Amino acid sequence: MVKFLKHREVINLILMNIFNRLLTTTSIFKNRDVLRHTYMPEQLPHRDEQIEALASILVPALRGETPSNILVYGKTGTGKTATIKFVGKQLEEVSAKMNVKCHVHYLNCEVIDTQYRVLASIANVFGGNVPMTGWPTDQVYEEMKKAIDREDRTVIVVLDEVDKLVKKGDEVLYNLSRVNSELKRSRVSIIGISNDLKFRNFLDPRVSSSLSEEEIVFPPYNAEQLRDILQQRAELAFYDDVVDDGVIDLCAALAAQEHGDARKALDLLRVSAEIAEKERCKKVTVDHVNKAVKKIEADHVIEVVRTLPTQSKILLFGMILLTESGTAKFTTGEVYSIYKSLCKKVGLSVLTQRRISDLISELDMLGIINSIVISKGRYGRTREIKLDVPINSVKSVILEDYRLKSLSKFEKQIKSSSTLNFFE
DNA sequence: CCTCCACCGGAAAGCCGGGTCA
DNA sequence: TGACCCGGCTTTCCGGTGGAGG
Repeated sequence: MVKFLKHREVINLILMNIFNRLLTTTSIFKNRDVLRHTYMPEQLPHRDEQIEALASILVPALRGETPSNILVYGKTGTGKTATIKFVGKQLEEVSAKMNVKCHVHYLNCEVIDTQYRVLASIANVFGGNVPMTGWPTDQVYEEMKKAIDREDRTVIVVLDEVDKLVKKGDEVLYNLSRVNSELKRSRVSIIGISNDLKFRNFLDPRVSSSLSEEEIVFPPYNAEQLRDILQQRAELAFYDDVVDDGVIDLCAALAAQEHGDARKALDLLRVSAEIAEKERCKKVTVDHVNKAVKKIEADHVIEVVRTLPTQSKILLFGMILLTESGTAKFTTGEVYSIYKSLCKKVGLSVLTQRRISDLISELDMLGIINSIVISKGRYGRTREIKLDVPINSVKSVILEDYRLKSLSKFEKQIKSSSTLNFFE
């Protein structure tokens, strides 16, 4: 026991030491969380119109009437979720003061993605007792109704990313939208949030019309609006005079170029500051923003590579080997022959050249490689391919694939002999 | 000016896993 | 349960082609 405690103490000392050091490095962040997209700001700049619209549709709830169902559209980072949570909170606060029972229940359909889970989640919030799995769905539905109807109240169910849910069938939406006729004391209305504008086409017409009695569209932010948002958050996130001139403008401009995504703008600012912090700078500069752009891009590419099908990964690996052996540009034929031998070594089926040609085009579309079709006259027409990624990190991501682990074995052999000999 | 390389890329059919319906 | 369908992936087949070299 004594020994154990001593051991703990030593560890504590070490930890203290590390944290002390981390704490004493001049931090530029006052509150880092403000820049995360989970943060709920006190004010939502440039969303007055939408707030107003939402509020006016939801007021009936305060009079004990059923508000219309709402469908909310908008691309990612246009403030849909934040706005709705904001209005929802206000609604609950006011209703509490007015002594009216009114609840907003928020669900993210990417996480809660089946009819069963949605119904169970609603039921349980209102005091029902539905197990995670096991019940027949209609029993869950009954339980949910019973739970809600226990009191005279208005329940607003927010279904974030409904499109994810609809892909697995619109039965839930159908059930939820007609639940009111079976409730005696309470009322339910639905707010669906979607970033897919076409998603209504996948709905049963009846569901579609009852779900979207009202529609609110969230347009993308422009550069100026993004700047206001960043400015507001930066004041909360950083100590005074930490952010150089032009940093916020640059972040806003860059994010505005791509669909006006506030989430991206905030990420950019946060990553810039993190880079500055790591470099132990006292200020965040435009230079840091540029580095952040590169870092975010690289991280994105790596994520894309990770989710590539195995065949594309091994193909890409072949290209990496070619590049490493000093050939910056290569043709479809060259890649194909390396790809073939790699497949044989790993024991994967070999696809046809026609198919590989398509996979190469896909990699091109994803921005992982650059390829153009050129003619070498007498020597035929082909694609000229060039890698466009950080090689080392991509390589390690590819090797994470359990079917490709054994590729690392060959690397050394390949390195010692010349690549071309190796693949004879 | 013609040839002919080494592929490109369209069309269509086959294969396969999953889902649906009687 | 089996017949059937669907959509994604892949193969087969094949016509098309820019330009170096003759």
